[in-house]
Amino acid sequence: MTSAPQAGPEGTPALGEAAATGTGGAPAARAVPEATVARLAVYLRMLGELAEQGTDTVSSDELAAVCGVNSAKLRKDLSYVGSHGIRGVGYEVGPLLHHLESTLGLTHRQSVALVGIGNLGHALAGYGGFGGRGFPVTALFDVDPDLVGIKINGILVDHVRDIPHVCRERDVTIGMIATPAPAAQGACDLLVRAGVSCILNFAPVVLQVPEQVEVRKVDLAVELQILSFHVARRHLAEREGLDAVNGHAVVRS
Amino acid sequence: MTSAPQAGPEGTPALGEAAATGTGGAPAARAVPEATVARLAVYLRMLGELAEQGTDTVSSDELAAVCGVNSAKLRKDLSYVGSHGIRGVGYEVGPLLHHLESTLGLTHRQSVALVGIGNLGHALAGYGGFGGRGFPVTALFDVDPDLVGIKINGILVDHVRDIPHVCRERDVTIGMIATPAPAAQGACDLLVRAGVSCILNFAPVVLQVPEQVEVRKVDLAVELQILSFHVARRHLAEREGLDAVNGHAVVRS
DNA sequence: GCAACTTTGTGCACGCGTTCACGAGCGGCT
DNA sequence: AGCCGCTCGTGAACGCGTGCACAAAGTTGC
Repeated sequence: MTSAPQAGPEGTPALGEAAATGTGGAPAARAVPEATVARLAVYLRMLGELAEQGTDTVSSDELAAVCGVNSAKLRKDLSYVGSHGIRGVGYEVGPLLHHLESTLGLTHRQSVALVGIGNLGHALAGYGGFGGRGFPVTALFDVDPDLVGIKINGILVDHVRDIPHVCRERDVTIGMIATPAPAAQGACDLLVRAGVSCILNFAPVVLQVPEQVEVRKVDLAVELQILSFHVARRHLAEREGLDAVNGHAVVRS
Repeated sequence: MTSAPQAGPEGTPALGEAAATGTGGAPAARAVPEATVARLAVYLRMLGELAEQGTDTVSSDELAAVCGVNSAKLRKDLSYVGSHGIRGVGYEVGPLLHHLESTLGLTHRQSVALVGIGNLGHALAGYGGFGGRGFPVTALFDVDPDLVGIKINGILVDHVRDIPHVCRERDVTIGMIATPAPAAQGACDLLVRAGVSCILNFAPVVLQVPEQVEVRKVDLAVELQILSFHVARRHLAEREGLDAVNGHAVVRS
């Protein structure tokens, strides 16, 4: 456990609950699998759409179909967070939506700080999808003197060196790093020093962080390379298929 | 299998290789786990950095440490693609790098089309990290008349209706969707009709696609919500921990 | 009030991915 | 040349996540 597992896409080992609460008053969720958490967010979004459409109740089959998952998986996911569906009917959209929001910690607005106002950072700063979903970007940072001092969407860009001060002041809980790769670790260190315990990293580096800090990595180049692999594999398969038809064994050209 | 599995983060079932080549001339990779492919891309990047630094050989332990993974996992990952390390020494950086590039299909440049030139789309279009890594964005699309006709980074923005024509003309193999949610399925359908078989979807919807088409989903809001969950869990744990210290059992306030 | 249908919640088995541990092979040293 | 130490490659066990299938429970219709 010396190097950070750096949970990007796939799973962290588990969510080992440390606190040893004996009886426990509330039916607090015990240990929710990481994969489940990711899906809960999807369920939540779809429930929101259903609520807007005025739908009152929804069955696990219906919701699962919309979310593109197995219905049994959905029910199990919801059972992890102690959901109370109504047998013979389904789930009440409103209460379930509220429950998931609570579980995901969306009842309190989470201030987000963004470090690195380059191409991607600028887009993230202006992206409406965050503020609208309870994640207002309240702090922007960069090192470029041309950027420090300007405002984006009404938010002033501060210098990176002020991260600890500003983040504490604005009660930032989540940091996003969209700097070039070489600057990412430095930005990360400053965020950690500011007390930020969750970081979304867009830079193509593996961040070194203390154990308590949670890092998720989004790497667009990697995503493309995965797709590229599939393209290559497909081409290969096609060619092999053709050869198999022609000759019945792969022959070196 | 009626609804699309929509492999975003975590895994697709497998990569069932259809072709039944008896003996097989080349040591073609059999069935590479999806998770492994994602890591191969990371290894590749780190190998590139090592090559720039002039490093000649690297052991699995060293490379694994840099990539933030277990060394055994790294060796197994490389064995999936039939890598030839040197026992007692390690891996030769140059050859391995070339081999991985070949495996991931990066030897041929893959044209990328981007649909939706909003906030995020604009950033993706201007993001240098793609072209520099063998994924030149060669086509841009939107429906907004104010955007159609302008150039971004030298690429003309075409109307979405021209997707099939333009994509075939420019031999696009990968499509990226950065439209608002309601427009995503339509954009996807057009890309599929254009013969694009791999799609990177940034819109928060589950795309319906034919079986042969590979979709990966990147959902920034979901990423933040996952982090938010961890924040909430941590706060909860802290409070429980405090209560446990104070009282030794959770008491309703 | 009872029976039949619907839908949730979950125990269980299967399969994939990860991890450990060890044998196999290669280079360097004497 | 032979031995020693190092590192790759991989067989096997473990653990997690997924999917099936069924019992429990609630609702509707008669």
